[in-house]
Amino acid sequence: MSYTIQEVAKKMNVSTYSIRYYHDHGMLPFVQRDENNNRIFEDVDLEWLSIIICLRSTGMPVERIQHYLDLVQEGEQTVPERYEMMKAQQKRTLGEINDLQNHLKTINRKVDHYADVLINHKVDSFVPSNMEEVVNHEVYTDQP
Amino acid sequence: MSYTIQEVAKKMNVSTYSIRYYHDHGMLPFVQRDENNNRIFEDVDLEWLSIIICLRSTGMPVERIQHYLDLVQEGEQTVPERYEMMKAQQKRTLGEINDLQNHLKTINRKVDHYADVLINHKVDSFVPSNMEEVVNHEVYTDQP
DNA sequence: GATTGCCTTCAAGTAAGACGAAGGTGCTAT
DNA sequence: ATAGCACCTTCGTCTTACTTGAAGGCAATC
Repeated sequence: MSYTIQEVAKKMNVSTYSIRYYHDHGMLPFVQRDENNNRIFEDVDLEWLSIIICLRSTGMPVERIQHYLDLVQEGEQTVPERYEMMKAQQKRTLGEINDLQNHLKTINRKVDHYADVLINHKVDSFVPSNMEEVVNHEVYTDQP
Repeated sequence: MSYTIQEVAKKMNVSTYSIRYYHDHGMLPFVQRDENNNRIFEDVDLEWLSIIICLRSTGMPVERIQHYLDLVQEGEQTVPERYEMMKAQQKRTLGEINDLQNHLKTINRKVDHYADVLINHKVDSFVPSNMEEVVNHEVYTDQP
């Protein structure tokens, strides 16, 4: 089964720009061209791309991904380094999920607060337990 | 209590460059200067900064954050728009956490696979259930 | 009084794309 | 058959959110 760049972009949910960028930077080493110089993608390329997307989405810089993919191609003696890379990435990602969950709590509180303001139509009445806005050079107490 | 830019950077775990960037772009409207033109930060500025960090970390573009902070300063009649912004951000963040958790599963599998290879010292023996590497133009079956 | 260390501004550099222009190919529709 | 359309290509510029470097001011300290 082979795909055009557009089909791959849709299937993998990335832009054609990104795919060309990865290819141009040597991260899709098996992509072929047809007689009109168009890129043609096979399933193996989709697998490589999905690894790239996974690592990029979890914050690995392109340069590191290139290095990782080089290691994969060098064979089994590079497994120790690959193992360390993936452990580091695992740690990074756990940390980022944790950070995001904390930030989400802050956002949830904002949403709840605004919903409260909207429901109670508190246009001029200040209720201490919900005052958390920083408005016009005045700071009100932040909710816990 | 007042702080130098360096102290704020350490306390909030961002670079001084970022803080100056946010200040220069109008996102820290209450920051004062001392007699030598150095920025001095009060607790209110730390609160603004923490909101900025929260929104940036969850993927809101600087331009949107500026708009949000403008709304905050415009007062209570902007609460409906702020509510919508925070709900959108909430949704975005939930989606990103979900994506990251999926990517994490892929990474976990890699880690487990490499650990397995290292423990079993499988230098030349291929075990079908664990073949997932793309090496030297050959594709082995991906693990589920 | 020179060094160290913090701060400043302003300009330029970076990463990872996003995008526009100019042009080639192939399909279809008149 | 030729015009339009929908793809694809390369190349080059633009964007975002910083990051870094250069050049220099003020304060303490050796």
